[in-house]
Amino acid sequence: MLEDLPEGWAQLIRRAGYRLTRPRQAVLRVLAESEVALTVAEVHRRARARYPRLGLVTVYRTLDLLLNLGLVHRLPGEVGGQLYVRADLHPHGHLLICRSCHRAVEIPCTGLEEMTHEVERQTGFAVQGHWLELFGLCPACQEGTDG
Amino acid sequence: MLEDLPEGWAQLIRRAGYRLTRPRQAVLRVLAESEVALTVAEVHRRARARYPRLGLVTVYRTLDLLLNLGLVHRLPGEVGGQLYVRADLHPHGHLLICRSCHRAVEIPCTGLEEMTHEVERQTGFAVQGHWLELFGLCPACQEGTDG
DNA sequence: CTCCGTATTGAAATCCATTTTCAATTATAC
DNA sequence: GTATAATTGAAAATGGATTTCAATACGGAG
Ligand SMILES: [Mn+2]
Ligand SMILES: [Mn+2]
Ligand SMILES: [Zn+2]
Ligand SMILES: [Zn+2]
Repeated sequence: MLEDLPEGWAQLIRRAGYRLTRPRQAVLRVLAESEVALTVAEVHRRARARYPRLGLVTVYRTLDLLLNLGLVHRLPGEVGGQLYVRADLHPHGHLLICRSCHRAVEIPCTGLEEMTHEVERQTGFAVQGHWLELFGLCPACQEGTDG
Repeated sequence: MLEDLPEGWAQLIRRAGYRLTRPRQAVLRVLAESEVALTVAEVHRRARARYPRLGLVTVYRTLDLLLNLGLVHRLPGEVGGQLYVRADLHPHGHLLICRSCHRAVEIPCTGLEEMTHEVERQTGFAVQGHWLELFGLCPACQEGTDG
């Protein structure tokens, strides 16, 4: 039952004084099994496959619990809902946005690890995630000659 | 009346085919005069001092217009509302934000140049700027988190 | 294993940011 | 001025997140 959770999750949660209930286990497994960031609604949908009575409220509460324990990251999303991912995977929210046509492209993340560690050393913060946007003009909009 | 707007805002908006109405001017000036990012509600509150009949809906619509024209940035915020700032104040912003107490610290920018050039080569975009936020827990808030 | 105290749960109500709708208003071209 | 289409604000609708509270289930004590 608990063996397919990531290393130490169960112990961490118990040691923090929380009970490992069935609803929580359902949410935990969904997060544990996903390599990509999920919306709360999607977590709910998937976790219901394991525990159909699961309420959306419990999903919120469990995600909050995991967030406080540092086991997941919450990515600040655009309007319409935050995203959650396992903290041991790298959280990504990187967009390249055209200022003219507003088209957005996802870009890979490189070279932020160093900056993160440097910042942690200098400030004492425990960095949990990041958000990066690049702005510019897409190829199509570069051809237009407007100001 | 229009002279205290940032360089070119009025022309840009007119050239894009939008009318420069009194409600819009009220919102524009509020954004123009603020050096810090504002919530929509705060923009509404301030703009009402100039144009009391102003509706919240128009604030949303005008901010969206400014966003599409690239005159303001929208900061993907935590739960509770997005923030808007003049784009020309922070061609790139760098903030480290505590998720618990919401304290924000400015951080230096290092190592994004390479990523920018790489992205330009791969996508054909002309990158003009960026916005980077790191999220985590400040030293003070880390202490109250274990038990 | 059973009993019990308490943490946890889910439905419903509530809150709050954002969007949609639509009739009335207003900016701008002519 | 007049015409015309963009713009406006009130109100309703939407949708994510939080609060409330009685019912439930976990996990330690016996
Ligand atoms: Mn990244
Ligand atoms: Mn920078
Ligand atoms: Zn474009
Ligand atoms: Zn803090």
